[in-house]
Amino acid sequence: MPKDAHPRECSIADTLDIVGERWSLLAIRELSYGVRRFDQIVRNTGAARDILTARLRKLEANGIVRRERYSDHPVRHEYHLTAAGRELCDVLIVLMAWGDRHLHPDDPPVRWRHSCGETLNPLVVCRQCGNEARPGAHSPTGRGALTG
Amino acid sequence: MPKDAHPRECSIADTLDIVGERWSLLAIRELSYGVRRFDQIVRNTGAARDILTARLRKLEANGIVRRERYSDHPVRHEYHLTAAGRELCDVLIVLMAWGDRHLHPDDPPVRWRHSCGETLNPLVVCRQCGNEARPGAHSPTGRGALTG
DNA sequence: GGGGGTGGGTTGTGTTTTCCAACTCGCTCG
DNA sequence: CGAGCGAGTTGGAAAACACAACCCACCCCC
Repeated sequence: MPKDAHPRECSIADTLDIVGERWSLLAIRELSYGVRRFDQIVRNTGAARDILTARLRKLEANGIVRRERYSDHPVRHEYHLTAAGRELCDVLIVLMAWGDRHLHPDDPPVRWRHSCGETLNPLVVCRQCGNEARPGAHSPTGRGALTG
Repeated sequence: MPKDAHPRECSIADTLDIVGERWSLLAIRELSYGVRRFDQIVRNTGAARDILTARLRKLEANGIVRRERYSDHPVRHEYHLTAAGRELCDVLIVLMAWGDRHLHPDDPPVRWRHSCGETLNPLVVCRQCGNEARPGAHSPTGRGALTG
């Protein structure tokens, strides 16, 4: 870190430390699609094998991924999302919505079907009032709020 | 890319190509907080100056950030989010919510005040039915849906 | 029992990013 | 004048990443 930096305490930064490296979120995407095998994740994401190994280990260490042995001799595992991992699907949903809107306005490459039967079109709302959550003007408070 | 890969077409991957590098989302966080100056973003994120320069240029090239000259001689700019950039706040919101819940369950470092007056506690819902959006079991469809 | 395939890695060797300190340039303020 | 700031640029080292190749233990098939 540069000497003059006083990075904010911030859950965004802390979360990105865990899932912000390249391939991590795409691996989580594959797991959310029900893909369970290492080689399949490699193929579907395009990640290098060694990097994917490292990322899955890191996600496991952070309670996002669970490895389940389905064979000893040879040792073989299936990969699953934990409950915390499934909650990261919210991140995938909004990333996809942004990309669909701004990069593929006419032809989203993938659609997700919501349990209600419709194609999923997500909205981030405030749990209290139910209105759109996105802040117009900001007033963050707490330890990480100072503008240094 | 490895030879055997057939990465999915995917708006998540495409969005991450633009904002998925380290520091990009934290720079966007600072802009969303109203921080406008290069040095301040450096201090508040902890990013290296050259990297931040590169990221801001890339975000600008992708229509997420706008540079506004507020002085010639010497050339000085303020950084702003575009409309597309402000939409990325949804991503920040859900990343922060995940981190608050799983990494700082007792003491979120920052709270955002929603326009309704309450501390923001976000929820990702389906625009059609209003219920939680997160998929239980998945059935993606479209060009990128194949499991290779 | 030999040959081919698969699943899940590990190793070796480059290539790219990223990091950080230090430097620049042109103001502005005291 | 000298200090300081804003916004970078540069150079060299460290870390991350990429890719092909290898490995091992099975499994199936002939």
